[in-house]
Amino acid sequence: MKTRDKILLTSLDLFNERGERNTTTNHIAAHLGISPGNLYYHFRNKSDIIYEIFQEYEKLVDYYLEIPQDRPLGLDDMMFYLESVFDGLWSYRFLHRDLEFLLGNDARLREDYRQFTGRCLASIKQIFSGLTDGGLFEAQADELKDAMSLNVWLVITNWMAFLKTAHAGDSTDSITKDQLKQGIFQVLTLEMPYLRDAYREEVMSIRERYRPELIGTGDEDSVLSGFSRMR
Amino acid sequence: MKTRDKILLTSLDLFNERGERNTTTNHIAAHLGISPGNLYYHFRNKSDIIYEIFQEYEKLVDYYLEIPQDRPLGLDDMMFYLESVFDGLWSYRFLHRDLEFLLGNDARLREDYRQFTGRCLASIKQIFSGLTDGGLFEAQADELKDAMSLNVWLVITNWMAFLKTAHAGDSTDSITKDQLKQGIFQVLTLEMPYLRDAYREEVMSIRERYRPELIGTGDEDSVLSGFSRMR
DNA sequence: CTATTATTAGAGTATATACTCTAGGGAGTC
DNA sequence: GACTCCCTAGAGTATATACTCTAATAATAG
Repeated sequence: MKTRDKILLTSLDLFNERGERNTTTNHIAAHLGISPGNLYYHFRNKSDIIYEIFQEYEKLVDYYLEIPQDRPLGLDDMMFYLESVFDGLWSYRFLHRDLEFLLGNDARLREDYRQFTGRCLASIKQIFSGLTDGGLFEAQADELKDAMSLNVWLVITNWMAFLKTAHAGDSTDSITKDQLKQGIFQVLTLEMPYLRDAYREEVMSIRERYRPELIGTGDEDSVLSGFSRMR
Repeated sequence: MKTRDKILLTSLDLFNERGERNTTTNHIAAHLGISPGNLYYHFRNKSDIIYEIFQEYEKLVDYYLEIPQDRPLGLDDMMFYLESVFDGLWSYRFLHRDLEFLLGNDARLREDYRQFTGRCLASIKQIFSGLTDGGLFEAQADELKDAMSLNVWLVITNWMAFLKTAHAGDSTDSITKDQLKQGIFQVLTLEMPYLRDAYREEVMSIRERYRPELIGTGDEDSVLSGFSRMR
């Protein structure tokens, strides 16, 4: 594998594990067993590494959110969208974690991310429409779809930050992919009231599969105690 | 005013304006017209300043979320809670912006914030219950209240991050308090399906008062275009 | 007034970290 | 061998920033 690609992969790994802010370029180079000079031969600066990783993420999510035009959407589609989006979120979780700072330091990234958000919101709304056509949801006013889509976006993008908050442990990255996916439970909660009766029961039982377990030390001290009890 | 208090106030201002990560202790001292030595006479380190500010925030929000035990809650109460919480969010907005890093660097803060989150979630749930008793909402299963409360929390705490994202401008703090309060629109959207019919119309008209305007340059390039059109 | 304590100034330091610079190795081509 | 091009090493630098140290000054108490 080319050094350039190795740098990207290792950077992503380290960013995800320790956060971008705690990952230096020297650290990346050391972890790869290459010299700082070598790293800077392949990338002008740290921002360029981050930006390139972001573009990968963008492509991935755009791909995940593609919408078939030839048919309405069904429950399977919805779950596939959710699983995919949370997968992407997991693979590039450092982005949402350090977003504020990253956007503040790179105008390109800021503008790209803004447009990316716009595309995601539009896709979510289209998915809603598709699912409504497919009979999953009751028909809703257009403005409500907007507001709902935005809420879905807020829940999805903030779920990991919440997990880290709720987690008692030290600062090491101890969130698991499974825990992340429990965000799907929250999204389904959001959508529940709009389900057609015919689907309600089925969705509810799918939702149960994602119900968050107790988080943290596993005892009564957890933030989620009394919120999401284990079955 | 005591130097110590001036340091806290100025720090809060600078943190809110430029972010904690971009505000150095030397900068704080310079802004106050005092020496770094003086600042460090009053605070052992930067973390201590942040921690003390956080404790103020904690107290404020805990106070806002107090729940009257002698009566059920009404629509006025709900709006008061929302307005208050978003006020607090505004005054200490740097906290939620740089939370990841702050928690990662201070174990005290991490643990306190975890418990704070727990208290907030419990309060939100109690408010729901109070409002249900007051006839505003249909009765709901307990686990649903948990999940709903969590979603409300996610939307509230993530709203500002979203605003900054959606905002096209440069990295300076250009979000206004009014824009922040438009998060109330999103929270009310979340609650709508659970309203009793008797209150639906009234809440909907209150909700309209918070409807987000187009954000950003004010033209068709906005992230929110096609989502939240102006009336 | 004097002794003590609280506060302040301001130069200075230790450390971290993004990034640079020079020298050179290796592989292909003539 | 010599030339070229891509890649790499690694010491080094410029800068930022949290924090320290000493000495001086104000405030207070006896």
